[in-house]
Amino acid sequence: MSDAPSTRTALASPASPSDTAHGTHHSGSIPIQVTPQALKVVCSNCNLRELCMPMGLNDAQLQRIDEVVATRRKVKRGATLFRNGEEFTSLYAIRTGFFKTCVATEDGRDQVTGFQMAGEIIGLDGIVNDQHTCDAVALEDAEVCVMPFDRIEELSREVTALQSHVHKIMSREIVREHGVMLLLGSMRAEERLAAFLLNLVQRLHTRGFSQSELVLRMTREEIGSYLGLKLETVSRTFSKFVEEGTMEVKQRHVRIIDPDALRRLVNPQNCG
Amino acid sequence: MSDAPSTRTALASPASPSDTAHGTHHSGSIPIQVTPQALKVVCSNCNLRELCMPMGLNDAQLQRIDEVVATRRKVKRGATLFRNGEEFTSLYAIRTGFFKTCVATEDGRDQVTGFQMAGEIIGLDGIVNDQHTCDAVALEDAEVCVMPFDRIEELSREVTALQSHVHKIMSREIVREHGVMLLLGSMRAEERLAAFLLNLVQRLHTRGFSQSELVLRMTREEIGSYLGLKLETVSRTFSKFVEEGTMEVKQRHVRIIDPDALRRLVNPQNCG
DNA sequence: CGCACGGTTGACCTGTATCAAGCCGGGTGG
DNA sequence: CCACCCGGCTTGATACAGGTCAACCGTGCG
Repeated sequence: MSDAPSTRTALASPASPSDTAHGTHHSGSIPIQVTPQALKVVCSNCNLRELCMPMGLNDAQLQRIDEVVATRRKVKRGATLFRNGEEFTSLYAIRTGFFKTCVATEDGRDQVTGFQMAGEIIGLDGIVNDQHTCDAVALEDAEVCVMPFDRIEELSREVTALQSHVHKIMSREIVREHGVMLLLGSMRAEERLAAFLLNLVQRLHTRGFSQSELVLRMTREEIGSYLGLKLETVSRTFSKFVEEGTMEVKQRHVRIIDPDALRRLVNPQNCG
Repeated sequence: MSDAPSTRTALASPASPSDTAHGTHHSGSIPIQVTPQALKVVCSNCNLRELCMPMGLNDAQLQRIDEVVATRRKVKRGATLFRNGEEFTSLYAIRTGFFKTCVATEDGRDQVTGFQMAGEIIGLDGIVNDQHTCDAVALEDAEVCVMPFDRIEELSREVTALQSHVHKIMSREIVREHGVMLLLGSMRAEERLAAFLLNLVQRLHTRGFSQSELVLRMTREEIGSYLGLKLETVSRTFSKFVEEGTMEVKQRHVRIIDPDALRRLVNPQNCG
């Protein structure tokens, strides 16, 4: 709801071979194909391609697309991929790991603007002023594909599908943020947390993880910042969900028992 | 602060010849040039060009840019330019008038996601799914330039400056929304209203209007929706500002007496 | 083993929502 | 031209969600 999942095609192969990365994998319904070529550092062989690159390209176009990724870069947990004020040069496609992006006021308050996982693109904020306006922090060891933006622009003048893809990615981010504004502007704590969890689990499911179990990579405080709540409120709301039998929560491990209860919270009128 | 004004070049000529449109004009420091050519329906002669089109183009490129605008469209006050669910075909550059965009939940709650004025572009939300995901409603009689998106894409493959411009516009919108998230997630009522007014007056100033006086085109309820507050809270907060001598408010007419007081509210640490 | 950080829970407080009454001003019709 | 009406706005009284402050716990890491 606070995302735009509808255009994202279902992913046949999971994003990450590590099944402890974000959550719990399906009980085998989707086979994990770790082909030898998957190790090659090109988009055309990347099993995340369907998440971050356009589809329906022919081989020649795929070859061109490979030119977009200049290098890979590893980011340790807690380190920043980029910071507010740093020069903008590239977009980053997340290969593995989990990020948060946050903006800050001059007086120290900060606001998490999003959590990003494998296959998602970060850095779009930097385009307008040629410098980043937020921090991107890895919440677990991560690896990203570095895609110099001038190269993206150059190539997207030639490959129409890439051009369209870039536009859609930016538009999707705008629509996602509309959803967050709706959440922050008009929902109560329970609804916010419910929407957040449904969104997370949905994105993880797209990547081959369980629909009902997930491991949170962020603290209660970070969740609270994202949702416009204090960490105590996040904690209490989790406890409430547990009391009501909607989910089990053990630290950062969450198992959703009654997803419909969450959906009813987010969509009050459907509770007939 | 919740906008990204820094890259927007100062505008030499005001957006609209009507000085009752949004606020009060400068006391004559900036001459209003209504040239005969201004009536011609092309970007190259539009005095809003510097707001919505790339700069530093040569004549040939300017000619091409003119091809982007297919037609003009008038939208009466209260009417919609587009609605959630409608097919996306075009972006719109506002020539005159004032819009709000809003998203809605299925159960009727809605959230104003932004207010747009002359020179700004709306419709970006529609790109990702080829249909609009919000409503754009004119808050006063308006006129927009209709720019079919396929034409924009086509042309921006050839004119690098246009390509870059489109990317910057989308990125700017993303950054603006980050600012709104910060506002909704971490500010109190007074700070929100202060930030809102400062942002509005700054954008109006860029268009040749007064820095201190403005006429609100939206109701208290719409301001409240945008700021995540109820209309009563917006009204009370206005009253508080008036009591404190920060501004004069008479219905929708606002005169800011002490802008620094507002800035201090938004940036608490600068109140030394 | 113990420390430190993250998380939980309780008691209390406050900012904003809610409900309600009345006001103001602009537009309409007599 | 005036009276009325209605939508938008203001203001007051009260309720409540979530914030704040504080104590404690658990767990994972050094």
